Amino acid sequence: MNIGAAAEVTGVPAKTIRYYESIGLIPPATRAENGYRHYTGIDIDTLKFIQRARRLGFSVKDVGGLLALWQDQDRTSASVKALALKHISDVEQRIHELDSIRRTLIDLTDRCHGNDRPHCPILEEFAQGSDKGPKD
Amino acid sequence: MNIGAAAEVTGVPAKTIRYYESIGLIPPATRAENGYRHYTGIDIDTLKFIQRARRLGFSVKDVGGLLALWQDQDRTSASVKALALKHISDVEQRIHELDSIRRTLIDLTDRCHGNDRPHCPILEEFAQGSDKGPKD
DNA sequence: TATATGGTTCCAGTGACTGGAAGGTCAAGG
DNA sequence: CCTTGACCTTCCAGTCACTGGAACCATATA
Repeated sequence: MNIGAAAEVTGVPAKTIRYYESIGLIPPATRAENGYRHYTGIDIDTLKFIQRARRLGFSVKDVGGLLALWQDQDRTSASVKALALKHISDVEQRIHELDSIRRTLIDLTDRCHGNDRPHCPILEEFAQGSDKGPKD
Repeated sequence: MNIGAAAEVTGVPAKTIRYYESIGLIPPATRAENGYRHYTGIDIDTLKFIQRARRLGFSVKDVGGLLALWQDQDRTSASVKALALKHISDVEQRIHELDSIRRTLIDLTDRCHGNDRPHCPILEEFAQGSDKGPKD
């Protein structure tokens, strides 16, 4: 399989596959005589693994750790779970922040008439509002 | 006020103030005779405005738009509200994505024993799981 | 005078790609 | 045989919003 076909079956763009290789997330692909990268079974599985982990928001660095664990027969499920739990906690933290922002914005827009006149509580809040962050 | 003092009262780091100037988000600061940047009332208010808008997740580009609206006496509150509503919708979209990710991860970790043995449903899912994204 | 603490500029790095230029390779059609 | 188009290659630059650091200048104090 050339890189284009690999991209198609894994959902990882060709450019991104080359990028992953360049940063060492995946080993250098074997090359055909013409210099084209060549992908087979395990390469494809690895790219799919990466794609699924990335879609769940793991950083590329964490995906590297997950890949190492995946390939390590002596791993403990506890080590994998720890990584996942840490990630869940990060995701939840981010959700809380966004929800807090959301509530503040909704409060502000509710108070803005959204008409032809210049008066706007949103701008007023930005101009004179408290220095505290969004309400938690 | 020198840049350090301005940074302290606005909460925007000195480096970031210089950066905002370099990208044109704020006009070039006036300079003292020694070349130091000098900030007064309106500059400080502007930086505080920027800081509050940024904390609510507006992009620097959007903050530029908000600043322009703020300084435009003929603005309509509708134009401000439109920007805010668009941002709320983006935030909500991101929250949904993260929540979907969160639920998938929790499902996975619940099924992982997290013990000394290698068997782990999390890795199995990444290795053989569906190519669909996190469950919505 | 030495030091500490400001300020200045400019360059480089972050994360995770993505776009684009310039060029090599290959299969099919005229 | 030549061209066209679709693929592949490398490398450089840009994205976003900063942040770190080097090298240097200015000011106040012990």
